[in-house]
Amino acid sequence: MNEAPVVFLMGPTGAGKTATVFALSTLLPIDVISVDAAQIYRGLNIGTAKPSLAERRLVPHRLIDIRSVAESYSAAAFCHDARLAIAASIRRQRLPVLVGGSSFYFRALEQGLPDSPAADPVLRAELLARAQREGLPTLYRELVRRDPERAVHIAPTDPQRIVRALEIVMVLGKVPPVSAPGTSFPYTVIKFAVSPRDRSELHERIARRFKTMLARGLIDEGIWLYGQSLAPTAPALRLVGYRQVGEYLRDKIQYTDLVLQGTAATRQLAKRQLTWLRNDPAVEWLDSSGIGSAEACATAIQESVKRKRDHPSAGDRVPQ
RNA sequence: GGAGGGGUACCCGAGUGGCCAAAGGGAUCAGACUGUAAAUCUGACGGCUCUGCCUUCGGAGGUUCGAAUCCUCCCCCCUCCA
Repeated sequence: MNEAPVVFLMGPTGAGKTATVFALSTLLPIDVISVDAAQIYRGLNIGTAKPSLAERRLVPHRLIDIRSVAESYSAAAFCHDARLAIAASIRRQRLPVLVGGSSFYFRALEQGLPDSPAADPVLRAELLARAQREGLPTLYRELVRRDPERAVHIAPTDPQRIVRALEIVMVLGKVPPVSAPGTSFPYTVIKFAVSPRDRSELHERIARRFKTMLARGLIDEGIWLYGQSLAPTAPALRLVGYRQVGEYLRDKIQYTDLVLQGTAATRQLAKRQLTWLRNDPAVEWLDSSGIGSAEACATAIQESVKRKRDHPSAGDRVPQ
């Protein structure tokens, strides 16, 4: 069984993960594996804060630009892709560093996902249409009838989860097993969360960053994106920033509101990401505020990795 | 100077005598999260020694058993007329 170390570098959006990873790349031979549900999209560069091509030549990056904006991705697809990338990286004698803010992907990778059927776009569209026609409560009642155990954990107001749960029952033709065994993750995971100590500093960075994105041409990217005549359900259309640009392009909101709402949406995303991270007792927190913090964070990571390598005692293993 | 409209909790905004600590939305905070996750959803949101009490609806007085709501004066904002 392979016990090679794998680094998870997590943190809210705008916290300074990218800077840390590039600082780390000067200390260790790393491969970056992106854990980011937005950076998978080709053509969305500015708004996703994707590392530039030059940066990616400097340090190898995986799982970036692997989908067109018309496609959707999934936690399961990510797990598959990430496992391949990790294995390849280890074969090359490099340290895989999984960097990103998609906490659900991180967890799916580490803890495994139940063996449920893949998304069925046609069925989903039908269910969504039914929700429109008959109302969400009707769908929820159906879920309660067909998979009561699952329904307990889903809010009657949560269309996305109700649809998915019904989708599973319908595709399977029966209730799925309560908890399918997730595949184990055969590596020593070393987890870090990068974030400024103060929330207000994170908020300031986010505000600055969104303005910078606009200055760099976020709206042009939006024009391109909305010119692709995508299905209205395409996940790329719902990404933070792009969604607000869409409202702006359709004259729903003015420029000042675009700035306000885009920034607010980013803050809210960061907040949700922090909720995930706080829930994980295994993460080592690194303060990314101030000048030189990226280097300091990188050094801390390097030392932590060295410690785990030298003393891979059972107590150091992440209990899962 | 004259006529009218308006000042409500962090912001927008409803409320025109009791059912009002005050609808709704936004922001914020906290949380959930089993193949859309940068998604989707939930809760809190004046204060407290919290099944009750205290302070709030521009300010000060007044009417009333009772006022964000009625009256008086004052301050500020907007529109129109001069």
